[in-house]
Amino acid sequence: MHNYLSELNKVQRQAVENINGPSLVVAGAGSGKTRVLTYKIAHLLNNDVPANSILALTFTNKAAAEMKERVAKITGYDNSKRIWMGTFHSIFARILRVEADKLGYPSNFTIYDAEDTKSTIRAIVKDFNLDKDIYKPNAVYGRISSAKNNLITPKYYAESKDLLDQDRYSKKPEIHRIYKEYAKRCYASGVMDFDDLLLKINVLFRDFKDVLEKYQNIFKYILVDEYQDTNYSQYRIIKELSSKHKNICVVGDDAQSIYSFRGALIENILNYQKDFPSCKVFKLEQNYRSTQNIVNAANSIIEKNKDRIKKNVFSENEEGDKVNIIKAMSDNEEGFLVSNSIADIKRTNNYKYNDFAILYRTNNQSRVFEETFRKRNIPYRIFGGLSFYQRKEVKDVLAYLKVIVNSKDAESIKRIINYPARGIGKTTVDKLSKLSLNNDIPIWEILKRIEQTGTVFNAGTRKKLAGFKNVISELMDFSQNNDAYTLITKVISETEILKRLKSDNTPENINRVENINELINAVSEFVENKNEETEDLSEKTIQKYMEEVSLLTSMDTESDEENDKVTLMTIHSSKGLEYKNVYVVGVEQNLFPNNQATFDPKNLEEERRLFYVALTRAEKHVSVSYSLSRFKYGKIESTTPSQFVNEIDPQFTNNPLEDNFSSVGSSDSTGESYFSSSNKFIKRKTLKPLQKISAENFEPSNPEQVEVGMSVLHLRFGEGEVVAIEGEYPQSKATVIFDNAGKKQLLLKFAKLKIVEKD
DNA sequence: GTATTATCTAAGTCT
DNA sequence: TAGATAATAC
Repeated sequence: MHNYLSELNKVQRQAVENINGPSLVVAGAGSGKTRVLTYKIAHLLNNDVPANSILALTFTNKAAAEMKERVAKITGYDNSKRIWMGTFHSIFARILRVEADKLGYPSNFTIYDAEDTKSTIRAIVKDFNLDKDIYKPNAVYGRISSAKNNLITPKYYAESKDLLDQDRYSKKPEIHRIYKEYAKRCYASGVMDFDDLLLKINVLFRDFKDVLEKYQNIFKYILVDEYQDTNYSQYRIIKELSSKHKNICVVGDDAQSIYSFRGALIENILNYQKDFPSCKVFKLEQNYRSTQNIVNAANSIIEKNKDRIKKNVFSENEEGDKVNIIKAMSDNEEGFLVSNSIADIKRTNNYKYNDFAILYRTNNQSRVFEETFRKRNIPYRIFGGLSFYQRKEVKDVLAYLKVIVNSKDAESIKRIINYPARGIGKTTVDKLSKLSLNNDIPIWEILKRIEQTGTVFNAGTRKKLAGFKNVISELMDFSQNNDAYTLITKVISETEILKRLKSDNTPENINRVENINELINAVSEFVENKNEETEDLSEKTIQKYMEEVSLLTSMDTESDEENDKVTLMTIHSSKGLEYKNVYVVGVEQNLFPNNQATFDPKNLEEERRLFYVALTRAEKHVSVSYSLSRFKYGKIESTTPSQFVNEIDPQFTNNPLEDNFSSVGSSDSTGESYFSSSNKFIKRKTLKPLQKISAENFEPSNPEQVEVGMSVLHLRFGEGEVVAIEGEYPQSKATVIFDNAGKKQLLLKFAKLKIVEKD
C-alpha cells in the first residue's frame, strides 16, 4: 500500500489525519494543497469511510477529474469513482434532476448559459418597452445573478427597500420587474441558469426538511476546495449539509480570492473559525513550487492588502532569478519582447515550450501574442475565450438537441425555428412569443395545435410552422430509441445544416463545418465511452450528454494534448496551475488593475490578489511586462505602467534602466523585420499636429536621418539634443541630452525619435 | 420574408 | 477593429 502519510510535512499530515469535526486548511500558494486534499480523501477511505458518503467540491471539473485520478492511484479505481466529486454546479445539478418534481421542474430541465440568459433578458426588456441602452443585458444579468447568489427571490427583491433604492440610484428602477418576469419565463421553459442550480438547492433544503436530512445522511464527510471563492448560496448549502455530522473540511487561501464579481465572499474563509465553532485550523505555509525570489516578490505585493489571514509563506528552494520587468512601447512590441525572452530562456535552460505560460487580465489580450507567435513559429494554445460550446454553429445544433430533450425551452425553439431558413420570420416568431406568454402555453404546444389558432397566422405561415413542428416531432420520436450519436447525425441530415453550409464555401463556413464535425465526434466519443460501461440505452441518450456538456468550462474542454506548446490564458483560469516560466503581461494601470477597480479599495485589493495569483503560478522565472501604448477600440491609446509594478519590492526585481528596453533581444535576426512592421503600425494612424506627446499622435522619424546637433522628441523622455552618434546604422547609438530626463544613450534603430529641428 | 449594406458601439474576470 | 443591429432594397 502506498504510504502517503510519509510524503507529507508535519502540518500537512496533521490536516490529513484530522478526520472528524470542522477544519480549515489555510493553504498558501504552492503549499501542496491538492496533495493534502487527495491524501485526506485516501485517508478517509482507509479509515473505512464509504466512498459514497464523501462529498468533495472543487472549482472546475478538471480539478475534480485530476483529484479522482490521484485518489484512484492510492486506493483503487472502484473506490474513487463512487466519491461524489465535482463542481458545486455539477453535483447539485445532479441532485436537482432527482428532486426536480418537488420544485415543480421537470427532471430534464435544461441549463441556460450566460448567453441564453442575456437573450431572455433582452426579450423581456423589449416586451416591457424599456430602454435597452439603460437596461443593458449584462448589467441586468449581473444584478439578477447577485440577487440569486445571495438567496434573494424576486418577491423579496421587490420588497427590499435597499435594493430598490440602489436600482433607482442607478436609474434602473424596473429591475425587480425584469427579475420576476425572468424567473417566470425560466420556470415556464423548464430551465435553470447557473445561479439557479445553487439557489434551487437552497429552496429545496429549506422547504423539504426530509430531503435535506436525506442528503445530510448521505454526505457524512464534506470537503470544499477553493473555499475563498464560494458565495453565500454555496456557503448556505454546505452549512446545511454539514450541520448534522459536522465533518466539514474547507481548504483555501484568502490571498487568492479572485471571484467576488460573481458573488464570492472572502468573508466565508475569514470568518470560518467563528462560523464553525471548535474548528481546527491548519496553516500550510511552506511553498514548494517557487523560488525564494518569486515567493518574496509575491509576498511584498500581498502585504499591501488589509483583509488577510496572517500567515508567513516561505520557500526553501533556490533563491532564483529576480522578477524580470519588461517594458515595451506598443502592445506589438510587448509580444515581440516576450517571445524573444521565451526563446532566450528556452535556449539557455533547455526548456520546452510547455514550460511557458502567458497570463493576462483580459481575453482580448491574447490576440497580439497569437499574431507574434504565429509570425515567429512559436507553438501555442489558448485556454478560454470563446469556448467550443459557445460557438454559434455548435449552439445551433445543441439548440435542436435541447428542444428534443425539453420542448418547453423557448429560447432554444426561437433559435432554431428559422435555422436553417425555412421562411419563418421575425413577425411570426414575435406573434408566437406573445401568444405563448399571454396564455401561459409553451410555444411548442401552440405549434402542435397550430390549426386551432384560426386567423392569427395566414395559411402559408401555418404550413411552414407545421412543417417545423413535424421535423422536431419526428426527431423526438427518433430520440426515444436511439443513442446520442445516432440522433445527432439524424438531426444534421434531416435539417440539412451541414449540406447548406457546404454549399457556400466561404472560409467561415468551412470552419463551421469543422466545428460541427467536431461536435459530432464529441458525441460519438461520449457514446463509445458509455458503450464500454453499460448496455443500457438510457445512459447513452442525448439528454445524458447534454447534462455533461452544459456545465463544462473552457478549461475542461481543452484536451490535454501532450503537445509542446506555450500556454495562453487569463489569470483567473490559471488558478491552481503552475508553470516553470510565467509572463504576466499587460500590467498597466486601468487594464490591470482594471479601470473600474482603480478607485474602489475592495476591488483594488482583489486585483492585487489576482496579481499575487499570477506571480505565484511560476516555479522558476517570472516576467512582468507592460507597454506604453495599446490598441483599444481600433485606436492607439497611451498607457502607463501599473501601480503593481512599483509595488513589488525592488530588491526582488530586475528593474531595467529607463532606456534599455530596446536592447532586449536585439541580436535576434527576426527583430529588424518585426520592428519595421511595428513602425508601419504606428504610422498608419492619423497624425495631428504635435500638441502633447502621446503614443496616439507620435510618429518617429527615419532613424537614419538623425544627426548630431538635432533637436529630437522621445515619447517618454520628451525633448532633447543629440550630442553624439557612434557606429554605423543599424548598430548606431546616439547620445541625447534630454531637457527633463538627462543624458541617455539610445540605439537609433529602436529609439523612435522624432526630429523636431535640424539645428 | 430575406439578403445586403450601413451604422453603431463595445471589452472584465466565469460557473 | 469587429461583431451586432438597424436600414434598405429586392
